Amino acid sequence: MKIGELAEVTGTAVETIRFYEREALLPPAARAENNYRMYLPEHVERLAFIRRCRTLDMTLDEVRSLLKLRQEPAQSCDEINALLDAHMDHVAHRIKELEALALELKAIRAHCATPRAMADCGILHELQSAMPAESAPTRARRHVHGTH
Amino acid sequence: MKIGELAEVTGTAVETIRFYEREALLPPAARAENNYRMYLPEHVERLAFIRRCRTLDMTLDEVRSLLKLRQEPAQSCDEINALLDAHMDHVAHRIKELEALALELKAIRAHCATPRAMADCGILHELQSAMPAESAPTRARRHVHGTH
DNA sequence: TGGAAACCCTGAAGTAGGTATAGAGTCAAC
DNA sequence: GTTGACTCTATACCTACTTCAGGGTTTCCA
Repeated sequence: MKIGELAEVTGTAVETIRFYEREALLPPAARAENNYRMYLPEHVERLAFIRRCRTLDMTLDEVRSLLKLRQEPAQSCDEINALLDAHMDHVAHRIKELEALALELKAIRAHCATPRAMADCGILHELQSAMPAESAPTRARRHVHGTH
Repeated sequence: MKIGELAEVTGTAVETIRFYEREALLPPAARAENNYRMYLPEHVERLAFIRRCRTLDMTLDEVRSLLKLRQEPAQSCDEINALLDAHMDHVAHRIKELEALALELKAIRAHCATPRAMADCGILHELQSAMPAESAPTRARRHVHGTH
């Protein structure tokens, strides 16, 4: 099958497939005489696996690890479990961060219930004041990512 | 004050300050004879404002809008309220997405309570199966970002 | 048969919000 | 006078793609 068909059956953009090949997540496809990539069912399965992991918000590095792990069917699946647990921790942690953020935003928003002149806007005043707790050079927390 | 001092009092990395200058979030600083950037208290205030917005997970574009809005103290603060409301919606939406993701991961994780051989790992089998609902060419949702 | 639409190719650049690195100049202290 | 801490510019790197430029190929329809 050609790349367009693979793209369709897996719900992946064509350019993303080529990107995954460059990233070695997919093995280089065989080429037809016209230099078109030719794919087999095992490519479909592998790409579907990758996309499934991506919808679960794993990084490409995590996916790479899983792909490598599943190549040794005899080994214990300890590491897969551990990877998934770590990933679930990431997600849980991120949810907590965002919930705290939502509360903080709500508090700020409450400073200006009704529209007034800019100079009197409680929100602006709140934003201009210093941070609530100390959170200055918090390298670990960095910034909250990804609501956009 | 020099850039290092500004960095310290605002809890910002020096390179980030130079980055903000390039991005026109901060006006170009005056230069001393040795070409060092020299900052005034208004820079501290403006940078603190920017960092405060960033800890609230606003994009730099949102921050730019707020900076522009607060320059007209006579105008109504409608737009500030609207911007904040939109941002709160982003955050709430993102929390919902991540909660759904956490549930899905939990369900997958339950497929392999105890370590076994890779070939029998329920998690791997689950990941190898097709997506639950149909979510193939969902361009709008794209991928869930930002737990890492 | 011919020409347009739809497909495929490569390589490079752009996205957000920084972070890191290289190579060089400056300044204060010992 | 030299060590270390600071500053400067310019450039590359990060994630996970997406977009674009500039081609070649295949397929469909009149």
